[in-house]
Amino acid sequence: MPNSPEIQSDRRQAIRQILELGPAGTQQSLVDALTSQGFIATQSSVSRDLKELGAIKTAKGYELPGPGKGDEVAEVSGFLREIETAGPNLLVIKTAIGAAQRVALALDRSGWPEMVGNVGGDDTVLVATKNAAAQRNLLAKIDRACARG
Amino acid sequence: MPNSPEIQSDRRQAIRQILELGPAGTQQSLVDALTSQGFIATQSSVSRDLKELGAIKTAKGYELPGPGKGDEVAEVSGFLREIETAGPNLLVIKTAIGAAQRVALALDRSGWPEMVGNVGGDDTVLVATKNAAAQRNLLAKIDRACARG
DNA sequence: TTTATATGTGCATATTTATGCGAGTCAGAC
DNA sequence: GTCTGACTCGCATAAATATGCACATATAAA
Repeated sequence: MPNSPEIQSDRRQAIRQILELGPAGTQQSLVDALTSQGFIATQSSVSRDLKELGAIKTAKGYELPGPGKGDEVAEVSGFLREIETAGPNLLVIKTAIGAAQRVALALDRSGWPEMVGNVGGDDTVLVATKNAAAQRNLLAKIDRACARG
Repeated sequence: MPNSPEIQSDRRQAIRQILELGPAGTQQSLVDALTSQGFIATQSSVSRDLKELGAIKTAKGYELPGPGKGDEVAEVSGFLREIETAGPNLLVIKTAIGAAQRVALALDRSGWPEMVGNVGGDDTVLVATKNAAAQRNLLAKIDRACARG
């Protein structure tokens, strides 16, 4: 019963847009909003999507961490050179010479949960990820951060 | 069965300290942490305390909005002169001459939920609050912001 | 193609969180 | 003293959220 991966990505994008308009009080309200846009999803999926998107729950409801979270990474995006995977648990990030430490620190501060930990050398950062899915997501988040930086 | 108001305030301070060490996964874990410090409280109270403190729930658990939230207010704290209540729904803030607009804007951006809205004049800001409780809390938050600023 | 592996989903439910209500405490008015 | 009103709290439970599981589909390998 799974949708194509594309649908999932579109749905998450839609959630992002909805949350940009204002906080969502409950997950059910998001389900309704999605439905009215033609996306079929249950509360279960929304719960998973929100975790994936890194949404936070405030007194007003669910919000995306406004510019601020993940921006640490955006700030160092200029130092990034190349990113490769090495198995499902390792991401290898090549950076400008001498910038690896700084990039590693920024990643630490980002608070991204799919990252178990990382080590920065001189021009290389090794990032440990929980599994392949986490690895993909982390890669996507770094990409988005670069788009902002 | 109510504790002295002082206990409540101490307990919330304790929660703040606990959260500074790291996120709390669930409210129950906070209850346990409090208990080990000598504070007796139930999940109900913790739920209320967290709302009061403006805590947010991230993928990692409950956290206090790190410096960033409320800092807009801290930045303008130097312009504040005097704060008075006027009934349960109105807070009157006297500011330096000409600074009221800026203070009003900072309050808007703070995102504090107990504030319904506000209007800035020249040296006075009127802040509408939901009720007396919200009014008190808002006053306390402004005080804390000033302590930081 | 067939087979094996991985992934996304909903359902049902476990877990977690929020809240209506009544009881207990305090402060001030009388 | 009693009364009143404002407040906090715990209990019980409602409401909301997270997740184990089974299955359907996609993807990769043979």
